[in-house]
Amino acid sequence: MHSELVAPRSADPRDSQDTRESRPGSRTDSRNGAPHLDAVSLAIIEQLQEDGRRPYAAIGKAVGLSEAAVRQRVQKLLDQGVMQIVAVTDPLTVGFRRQAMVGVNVEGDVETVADALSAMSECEYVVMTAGSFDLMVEIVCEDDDHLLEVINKRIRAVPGVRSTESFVYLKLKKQTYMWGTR
Amino acid sequence: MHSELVAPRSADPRDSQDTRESRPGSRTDSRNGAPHLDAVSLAIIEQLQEDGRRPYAAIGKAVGLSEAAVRQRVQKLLDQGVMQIVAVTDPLTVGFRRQAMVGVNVEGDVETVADALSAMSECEYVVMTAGSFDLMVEIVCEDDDHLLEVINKRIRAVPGVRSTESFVYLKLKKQTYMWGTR
DNA sequence: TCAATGGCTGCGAAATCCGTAGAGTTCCGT
DNA sequence: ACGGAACTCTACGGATTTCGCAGCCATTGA
Repeated sequence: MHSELVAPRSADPRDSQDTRESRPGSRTDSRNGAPHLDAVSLAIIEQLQEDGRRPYAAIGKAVGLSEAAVRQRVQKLLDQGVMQIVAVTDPLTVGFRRQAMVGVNVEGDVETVADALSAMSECEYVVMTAGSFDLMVEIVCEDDDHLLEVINKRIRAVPGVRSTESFVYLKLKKQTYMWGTR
Repeated sequence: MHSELVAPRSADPRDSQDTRESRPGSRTDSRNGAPHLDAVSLAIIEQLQEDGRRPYAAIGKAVGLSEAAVRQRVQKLLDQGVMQIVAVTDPLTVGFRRQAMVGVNVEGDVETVADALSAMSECEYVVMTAGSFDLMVEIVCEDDDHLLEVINKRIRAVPGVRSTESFVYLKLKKQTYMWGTR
């Protein structure tokens, strides 16, 4: 259960004449409930990716819509879970000085293990993968002791975890939140 | 050059009587320029992690500060780059249906390669690591063809890239933006 | 054809944002 | 110890934004 046949949206800023067609997110047409987004909603998201607090009127001016229309669309996008507007921080600044990516190999049901790891607050990011790891997990810790405890005590203790391999972060070079825009 | 002797801030939610001490982020005391955050700023960030558009007055009421004070602190946090307030989306919804983590081994200067990969728009996340990979790179693509091109043509073509190993995402289980809070 | 639905616009009222002035602290150097 | 500089907080009025709602128009489907 993946893959879908949604028409790929044009991410080209030039074609704005097709702007006034096709409802924004009417049909939830992909099986995971993800609605298809039109160019205007994409443009709104793009605005909010630059500044999550940008006023609706300013966004409306940028995308060619009234303030109220932008407000309604944003509310719908939030309600649908298509996007969320949040503060993101640099972990180092906030007191978490050790991060690592951990590759996990599983015996038995991978999703069960994934759920168990997702329940741990130190696991920031959990994804099931194809390749030499079944799971990749990003963990965020306060110091080396904390990191050691999480990896060697908590993660390895989860039933079904066969082995792990750790990649301690030395330096974060890039991190964007520009999905859907370039 | 790493490690530092900054007094570790108390992450304990209980001690709120120390709330009115020590300037928020005066001294940029860690060598990477990251300011030390006090409990109030942490609380503000926590509020904005729940809702990036929450009004300053509401935040002030929650953390025990006036509206203007919250506004000034938020502005400073943004200016300092400690946090940013942005819209984050589900890549699948926005038309990117293939994601992968790629482990990279490098010959020569790792940072040079990291910079080159960071310049690629498909690379969402680039981090230098210790372990059997020198770099971990998360890439976001529209479809399989796009993914193949990025991995086999673009990434491998970067001078200094010795080898890569790919982990195609099957299912994203968890993704939080709650750094610094739980 | 007609009713229902969904999206957009245009208001007025309420709430929020913004700039700034003034006061209280801490931290220097003299 | 005495100023002064640098910070941060509060208070407050005006500009801006948000919010709710009524009306209009296009599309859809019976």
